[in-house]
Amino acid sequence: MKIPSKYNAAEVEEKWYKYWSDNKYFHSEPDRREPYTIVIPPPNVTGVLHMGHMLNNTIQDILIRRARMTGKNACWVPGTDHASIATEAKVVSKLESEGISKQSLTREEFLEHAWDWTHKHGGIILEQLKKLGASCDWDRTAFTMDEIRSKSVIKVFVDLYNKGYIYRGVRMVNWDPAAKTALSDEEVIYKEVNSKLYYINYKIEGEEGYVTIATTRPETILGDTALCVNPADKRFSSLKGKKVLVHLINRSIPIIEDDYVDMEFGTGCLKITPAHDINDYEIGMRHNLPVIDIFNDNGTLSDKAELFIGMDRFDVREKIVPELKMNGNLKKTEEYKNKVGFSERTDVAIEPKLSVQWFLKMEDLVKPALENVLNDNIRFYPSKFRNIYRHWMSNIKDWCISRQLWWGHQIPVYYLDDGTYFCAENAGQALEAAKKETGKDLTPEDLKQDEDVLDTWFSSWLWPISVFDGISNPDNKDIQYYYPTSDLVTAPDIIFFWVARMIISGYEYKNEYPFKNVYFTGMVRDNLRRKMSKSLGNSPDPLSLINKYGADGVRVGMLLCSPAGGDLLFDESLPQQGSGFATKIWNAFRLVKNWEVSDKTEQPEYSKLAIEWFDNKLDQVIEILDGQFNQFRISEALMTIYTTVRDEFSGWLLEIVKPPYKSPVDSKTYNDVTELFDKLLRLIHPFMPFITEEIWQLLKERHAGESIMISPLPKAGNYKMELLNAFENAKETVAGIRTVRKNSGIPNREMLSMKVQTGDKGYEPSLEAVLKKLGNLSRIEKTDKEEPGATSFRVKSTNFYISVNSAVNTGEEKKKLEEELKYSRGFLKSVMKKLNNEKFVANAPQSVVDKEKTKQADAEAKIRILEDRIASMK
RNA sequence: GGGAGCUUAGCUCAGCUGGUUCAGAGCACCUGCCUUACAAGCAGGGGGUCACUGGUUCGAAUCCAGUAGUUCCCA
Repeated sequence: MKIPSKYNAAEVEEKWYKYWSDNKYFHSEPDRREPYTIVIPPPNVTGVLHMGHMLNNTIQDILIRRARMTGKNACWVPGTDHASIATEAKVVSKLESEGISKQSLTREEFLEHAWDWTHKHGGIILEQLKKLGASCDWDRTAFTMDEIRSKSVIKVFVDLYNKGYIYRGVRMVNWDPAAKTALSDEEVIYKEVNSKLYYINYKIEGEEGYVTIATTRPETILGDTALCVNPADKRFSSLKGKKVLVHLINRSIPIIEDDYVDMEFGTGCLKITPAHDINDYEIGMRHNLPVIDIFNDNGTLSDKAELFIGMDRFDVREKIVPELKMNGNLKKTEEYKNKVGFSERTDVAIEPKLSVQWFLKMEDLVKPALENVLNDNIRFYPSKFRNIYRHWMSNIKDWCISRQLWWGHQIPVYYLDDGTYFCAENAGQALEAAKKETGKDLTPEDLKQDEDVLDTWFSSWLWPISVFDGISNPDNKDIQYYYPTSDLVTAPDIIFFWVARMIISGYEYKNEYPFKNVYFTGMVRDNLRRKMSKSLGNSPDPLSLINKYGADGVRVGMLLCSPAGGDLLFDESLPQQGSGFATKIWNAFRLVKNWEVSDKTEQPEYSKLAIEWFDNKLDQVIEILDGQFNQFRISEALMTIYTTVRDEFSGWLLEIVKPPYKSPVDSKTYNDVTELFDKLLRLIHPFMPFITEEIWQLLKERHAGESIMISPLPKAGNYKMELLNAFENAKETVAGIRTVRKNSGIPNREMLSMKVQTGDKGYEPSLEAVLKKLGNLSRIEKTDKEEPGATSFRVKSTNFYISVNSAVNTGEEKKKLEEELKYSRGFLKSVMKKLNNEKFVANAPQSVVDKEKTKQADAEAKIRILEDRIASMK
């Protein structure tokens, strides 16, 4: 068999992904095994794969592949969400580019366009995930607006309505004038902006004189219905009961008093615009002020404003300020920094607006969701997110779930002309209810369904249940088997949008948590710590990264520097390192596979020793990996794999068993090494699925339908710690020999002889064969005296001497020895300080005291040999 | 304004129940080496007052308090 010298990632990846799919290895059906379930955080149909998805899905794939190999029935459910606002915005702008306005279409026509768009673009991101190697059960792909999911959403709405959790109310909401819809609090992003504080005089009615107020929003003046001062503010006590005139329109409004006003801020006098500020609204309610809504839905002024009708709110600000100035009513302006809310989706300034919306009452629903996170029934990794979660859940507000859009689940509420309404799963049921209630013989035409749709999160919060059809068919075998799911992997920025709400719905509809563990990934940023964004152009294209470095390389790269919850500073050197690692594994494989194997050769002692050692080492590594996975320390686990392959396997095992030049390897060694390689590949597989499959298939004869991805993950066995420690001493000895060679300019191929002056630790006679092989030593001799003419190094308390042909530089040697001695004496001193401290001996646990005593003995032994050595050199 | 977190090597971060001279890893850097799997490699090396101040303790990077800086969340 010819092994290509270069690993061809693209070819290999395509081949094996197809093989896995064709063999249905990703597919899961309920059976007797323990289930292991992950539901994907559904990416949005408008999206294409970005770096965050790559990280997130790499981690999910690692978890699911590992679970599958440990014998669990692993099921990873993929899917997408319909992203109401984002998709509608995309479709609207696409139509606009074709000269079609949304207003010119009926709802049905518009939805047809939206579905076309979804069918065309919706699957792209899932196809991209395949390139990454994602082992999702594609047969279970779900979409938040497909039939099952839609039915679930509507059913849940009706259920919650009937339970009294859903209500309709006039509230001040976050209005997005670009998307012309209300947003939930979570969809508003507050940014600090440089604005101005305008000091404006209001004329007091019926007398000379002015009151000065400060505002950042002069354009709302036309909606003012009062001025307000703090009742404790003596500066304004004379104004009590008086009225002032609103500029330009001369409407008379009262001066009222309320504790809310901060006497320190501005002038201590506040203008009140109840329709356009949440605090003003509340003050208005307290004082029975009229509410004048001066804005249209798109952010222009309405006829209620009386002036500037139809002009945009920001243009009005530009316009009204000079007018005030002209009238002498603008006292001054100040630069001012304040926080303004912006729409997450359209990035326009949010307008607080009073409107009729649907709300979900949260107070009772959150109780089990909060409790079960605080008591660790659901665990967050890293755990700091528990605090954030608790804080949010304890201060939760009702959830505004209606959106003034067409793309989404239309609210299942049906109105009669007189405004009475009926909530039902469909028009037919609503009609029945209406007939019964009114006693009239109504027809379908008498009922009109609510125009609005539901918040997208109102469908994704059911995801872990609805992907298994657990809302409409709560007894089906899938939901019974797969729910609750095992782990959720997601970004921390949607902890409230999504994670918290899934937990809420989980307890409401399954009376059980939706997932046991939540792993929060870091945020992918560039190496300057900036968020990856389209506008900055600092986000690499994931697919071209995969083309360049291979999916395995990119997966490793994503993980290399991504601690849970910490930011990942992405740089192309990371996937590059990943692909370098793949090359390393490939070369190790080439080395082994290209050996000529002989049945006639005996297994050398060094090979036997090295194989036994690595076998033990691997058991230790497996134990470490298990611990790291249990704590979701996935990038640490990768690092464990990385160093095991590079240092232990390639650097030590293969270097030891490598047969001499032009000689064959004995078959025993070959078979053992192949077995160990096989084991190692299976440990690597979850991280690097493609290259491990390729090598695994080539390593030995495999049967059709076999695959590393369904082979068992090696389990940790007992390992001999003494052997591992002895081997570490041997490694140190080899390093010592290499250093001597380097310092004396002796090439590796030149054989040396070494003498050992055995101390009580540091020399491993049983591993002599290994020392000889790696040190290229002709012989190892024991001695019990100093070797003044030789250069030396020490491992623990053993002196090793190597005779170098050239004269030993005694000065150098002595200097080195004295440094070692100084260090050892310092060490001993610190140990003795503890041991001489009566309180330490009395208070510290016996094991700690014993350890210190061992350290003392070791240090004393080492000091002794160093002193002897130095003395011998005089 | 309220809350949470963070501060350890040039960079990114580990360091778990206080206990090895504990000060670590990866990357970066420096010095050798094209050693017949791998120069995308190998063999070595340098580098930190664990933010600061105080406290608890036989013992503190680790626990406590305060200070400074910083990030995130919420309003």
